[in-house]
Amino acid sequence: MKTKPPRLADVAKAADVSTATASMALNDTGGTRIGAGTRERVRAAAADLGYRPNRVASGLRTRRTHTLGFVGDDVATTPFSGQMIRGAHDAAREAGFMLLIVDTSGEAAETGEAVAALQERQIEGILLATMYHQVVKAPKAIATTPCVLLNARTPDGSASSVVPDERGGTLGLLAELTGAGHTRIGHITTTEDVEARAIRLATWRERVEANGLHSDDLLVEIDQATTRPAHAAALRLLDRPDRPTAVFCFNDRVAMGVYRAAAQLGLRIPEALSVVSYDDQELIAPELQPALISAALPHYEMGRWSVLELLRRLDNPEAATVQHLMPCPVVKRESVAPPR
Amino acid sequence: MKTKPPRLADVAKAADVSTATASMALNDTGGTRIGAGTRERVRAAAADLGYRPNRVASGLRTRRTHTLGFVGDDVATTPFSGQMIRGAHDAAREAGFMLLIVDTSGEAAETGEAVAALQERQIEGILLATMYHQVVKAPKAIATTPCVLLNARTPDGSASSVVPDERGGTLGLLAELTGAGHTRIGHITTTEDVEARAIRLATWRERVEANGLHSDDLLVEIDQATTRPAHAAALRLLDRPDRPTAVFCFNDRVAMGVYRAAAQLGLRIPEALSVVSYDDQELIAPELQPALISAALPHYEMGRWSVLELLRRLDNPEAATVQHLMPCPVVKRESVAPPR
DNA sequence: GTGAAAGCGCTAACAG
DNA sequence: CTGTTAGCGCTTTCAC
Repeated sequence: MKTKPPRLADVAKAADVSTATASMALNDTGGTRIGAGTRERVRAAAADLGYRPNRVASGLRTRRTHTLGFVGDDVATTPFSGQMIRGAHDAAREAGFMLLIVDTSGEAAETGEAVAALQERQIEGILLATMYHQVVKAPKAIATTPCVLLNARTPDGSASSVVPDERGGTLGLLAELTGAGHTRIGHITTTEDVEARAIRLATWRERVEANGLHSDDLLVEIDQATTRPAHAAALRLLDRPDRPTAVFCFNDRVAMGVYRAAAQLGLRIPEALSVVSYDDQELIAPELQPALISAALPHYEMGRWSVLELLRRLDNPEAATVQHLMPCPVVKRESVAPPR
Repeated sequence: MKTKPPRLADVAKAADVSTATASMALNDTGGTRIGAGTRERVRAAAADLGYRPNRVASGLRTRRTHTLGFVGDDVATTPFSGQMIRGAHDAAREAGFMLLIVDTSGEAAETGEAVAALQERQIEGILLATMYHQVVKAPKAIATTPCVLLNARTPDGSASSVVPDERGGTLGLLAELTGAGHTRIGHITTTEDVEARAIRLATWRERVEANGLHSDDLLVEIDQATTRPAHAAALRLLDRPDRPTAVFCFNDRVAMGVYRAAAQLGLRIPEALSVVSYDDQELIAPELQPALISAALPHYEMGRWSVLELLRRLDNPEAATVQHLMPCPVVKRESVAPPR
């Protein structure tokens, strides 16, 4: 049979002090009231017994559980989201916190239930993460528990949030192309209604039209941002004499389709066609030949930031909310060359 | 200022009963002692006040936190592991449990610390997950807390565990090839020392030699199971007159390299070369052309199973440990045809 | 400098 | 059928 773990009372008895003294000695609380010798005796006794505090008990007393809730919509499913969790996890751990993770379908009712279940467990704050960058309405939970939105923001700034700087990333990618001398830059995007699409598209359009070009001639839309439809779209965009000299792809899977189409049309990348893309997926961008220039989604950093912001709000609940844009670094590889 | 949430005492007062009665009415404990009318009154009062029990307090009293610990080595980083977490999460939720997740580097000391930190929080059991299928020595934690190993097993069966059935998956893949009439089946594998390699290689070798072939002639090893080295290896394996008519790849990234080499050598897949692979990665296997037949790693199911087993052990700590092999289903696609 | 005692919110004996 | 009471293990006044 397993023997019960030691309690604070056992440590106190071993060190021949009261539980109050033992508690203060171990937690460095109570100012100078604990003598150095006493403190050492208690410490030694604790180490000796292999004492580990029961955080449920101390949590009940102090109302601090050192635990944060992470609720994500399908978040554990996507390769990206692992990075958000990991960023949040690492920052939490550095501050002595742990993460209670709940995955939902994203429906409001289910999210509400998840938040309530976390609150029952007395988590100190909540991270609300979404799989794709989006705008959501303010969660009801903010009334009762500090919240930070991850990969989402509210329309009104009523909660702190962090999202990728899609505009900045797009400008960085386009700078790679214009820096090499391209002006006729095509874009293949999706018709899905997501923030990422809207911002990347608008930023590209603005740039292309600044060059005096008609953006509609250079744009192809597909209903799913995956390889197969992208391949067909790329054939349409590239199989004509006035084709663009460079293509900005909505994401890396689209870029895969473009590579395939280019091979089929006898267009060498980057000599005959430059390609840039978004997402920097580990299994795609560095593996394509030539390796693909792509703007990375800073999921890890966003995860970290969200926890730091949440902890800041725990310390200072009245602090103003902040909406953060996390830079999307452009990873430079070999898919761009000057136009011919 | 936010107002304090209602406690059980508030519900009891509103329903004009004692806290004991309120507790029993809400938890359906105490057998028939609570009258139906009383129960309804209490329920109504609780709903009315928006009462949510404080699980920290009840956990202190009952020693049941309805929380499991999930410790993984770098687990949140890989695309697979998300599925393990999700499987575990879903099974846990169905049983009213939540997951406290800790990510470690995999070092024993760090894992030990993580386990201790979880124990301080009074988790009821621990899932120990590894990123790659491997053999590990029995964790010390099993002495004090129920444990189940996920994607790993102990040499001595001292803990319950679940790992993918690599042998079964490999046999399924090879059956696709032999069923189509192939006998000269090559294999490209890694030299990395992992369980997956050893089992897939041994199973393939056994089959090939059962056909009276010399397996060394059909084997190429690379030091990293990624696309680029695989491409070079495939050129070596395929650019000769007595080349195999089919290739079994260690994983999908290797298969990507084989596809590229085949294209370069003018070998159409599947007409001139059949290809099967392992892992069934979402971004690769279905996206290649032709779509790749691959054996899936059942991470989601393994995650589920591990929680079910852990819960079983909580109910019955003396139950015998079980070592489970989870089938790896072969996903049939278009990369195999009869040899010419 | 230290100990005694109260109490965090809840559940489970024990009475009635 | 229901109420009273005693803790779960810890922290924190308050008194010495």
